[in-house]
Amino acid sequence: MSHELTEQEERRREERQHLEDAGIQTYAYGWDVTSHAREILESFDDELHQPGDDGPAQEPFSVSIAGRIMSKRVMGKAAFFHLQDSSGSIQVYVRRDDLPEGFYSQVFKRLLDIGDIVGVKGFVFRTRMGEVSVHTEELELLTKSLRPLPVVKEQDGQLFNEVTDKEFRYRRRYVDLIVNPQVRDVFKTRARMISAIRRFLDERGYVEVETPALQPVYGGALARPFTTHHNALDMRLYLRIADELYLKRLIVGGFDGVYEIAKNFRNEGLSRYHNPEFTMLEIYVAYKDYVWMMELFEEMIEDIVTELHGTTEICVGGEQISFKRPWKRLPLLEAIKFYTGHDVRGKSRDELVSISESLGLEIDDTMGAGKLIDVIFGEFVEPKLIQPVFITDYPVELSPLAKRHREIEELVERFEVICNGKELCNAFSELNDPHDQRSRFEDQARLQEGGDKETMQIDEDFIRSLEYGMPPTAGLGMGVDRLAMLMTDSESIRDVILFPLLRPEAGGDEESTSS
RNA sequence: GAUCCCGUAGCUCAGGUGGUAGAGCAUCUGACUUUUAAUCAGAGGGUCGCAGGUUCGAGUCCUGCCGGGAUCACCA
Repeated sequence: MSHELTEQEERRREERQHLEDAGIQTYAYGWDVTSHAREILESFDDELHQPGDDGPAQEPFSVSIAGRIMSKRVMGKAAFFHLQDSSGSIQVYVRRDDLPEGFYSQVFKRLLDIGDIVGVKGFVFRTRMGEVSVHTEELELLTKSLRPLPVVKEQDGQLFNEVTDKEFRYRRRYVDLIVNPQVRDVFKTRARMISAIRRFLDERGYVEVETPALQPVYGGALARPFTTHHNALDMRLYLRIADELYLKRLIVGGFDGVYEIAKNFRNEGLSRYHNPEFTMLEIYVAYKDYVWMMELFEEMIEDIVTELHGTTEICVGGEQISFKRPWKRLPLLEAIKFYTGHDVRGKSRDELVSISESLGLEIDDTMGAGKLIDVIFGEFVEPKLIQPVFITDYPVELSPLAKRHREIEELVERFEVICNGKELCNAFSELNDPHDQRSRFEDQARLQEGGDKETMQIDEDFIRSLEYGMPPTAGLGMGVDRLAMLMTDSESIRDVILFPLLRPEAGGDEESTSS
């Protein structure tokens, strides 16, 4: 990664040399941080802390802070800069005569730049302009920055020269995080959300487990996998597309409830809703069915929303969404009837084709009856479902791992929660009849022979585990990134993934790629 | 994979119908001991994403490629 240095980069390398020649460390070993910007601003008290005209404050407010210089305003023998730390930013006041001889004019003014990381010791005061600031008594360079940082200015909450270029922000997320501090809040919210999920499930006694990401047989979802190879065993392996079949083996093994928050990998296109690696929560609970799972899920989400936002109602994409329990439940076929006027219940494939055509859908010969229903739903119903709603009971051929509906032959006991027009989770009463499971897998194999690339492989070991006997089980999978998008009102999945996949930068190495 | 939009200085952007590039901030020099998008005076910085083509002449028009975004397809 070499590039021709710009004028400013040359300049900073020279500054670093000058600093080192003067015996000043450019990469220090630490700094004793006692305070953070936000907490200083919050706890400053004019009565107690503000120094008088001719003497110290009643109770001097001494702090030691560290962070990055984000602006610098030199006015002769005094200067101001803003220092940004993990909590926010605070103004620092520097006077020539407070610092060691020569430091101000030779080092601070000439050799310290926006982007450098410094430590400051001093006392807090309020300037004539009314801004709470730190009056420097000691200043030390902690890390020299060799590349110029984009300079974002702000007045009255209005930003100037804000870095908005998506490509720049995703490729250099570290810079994005520096110059767009609200981005850090998104990822803090995501972290708190995941903690809340764990707490909710741990409290109920479910065991967090880890299952293989490298799998000899992929399964648990309909998707194309990434393929890799293990050298020592000379063996083809797939990166997991789901952890479902392993988690159910654990239910066979006697756990009452297990869950995993795992990265899944799917070799598919990218979009604002899809990243090839993404995070999924899967939960399996023994002796329960999908009706019970609906209650668990809505309770969990209501809990999380309340914890993150202090309310069950949040604004997403300009829509007010309420996660207050209970959520509406609507069978899939009724939803289609309500939104399209067509009753597709018990219709043959030919009848469904003509309904689809009358609705203006493009269809092809490979689509079965279940697929057609799925397409109609995705096109005419899903986008209209803004408030969280359970859509229940799906065609059997779309759900090779779900148990048949106890009353309706052609359906399975499955639900999805749709929220803001997108699927949030997928759950079913798990299929635990090994014979039925084998025939569902065989149906999938036939689809594969028909050219469908997103089918399930027959997992013999999984069937074997079912033959030992899996108790009735409810299972659920949820896109963690999708929930993070809702919780942070983000319109792209790339805004809730720190390092989303992008093509390599132009001018990169010529690494060979096989496809 | 398809369609549309975008790619000009470190950053944000301007560059009617083609005449080899501009602004603000950042950077550099100087002034200024409570400023705040600090200010004032001066200076430097660009193979206009890459490669071809049309033209006397291309940032500008055409083609291809690279990268990004949005929509679609597939899915979570």
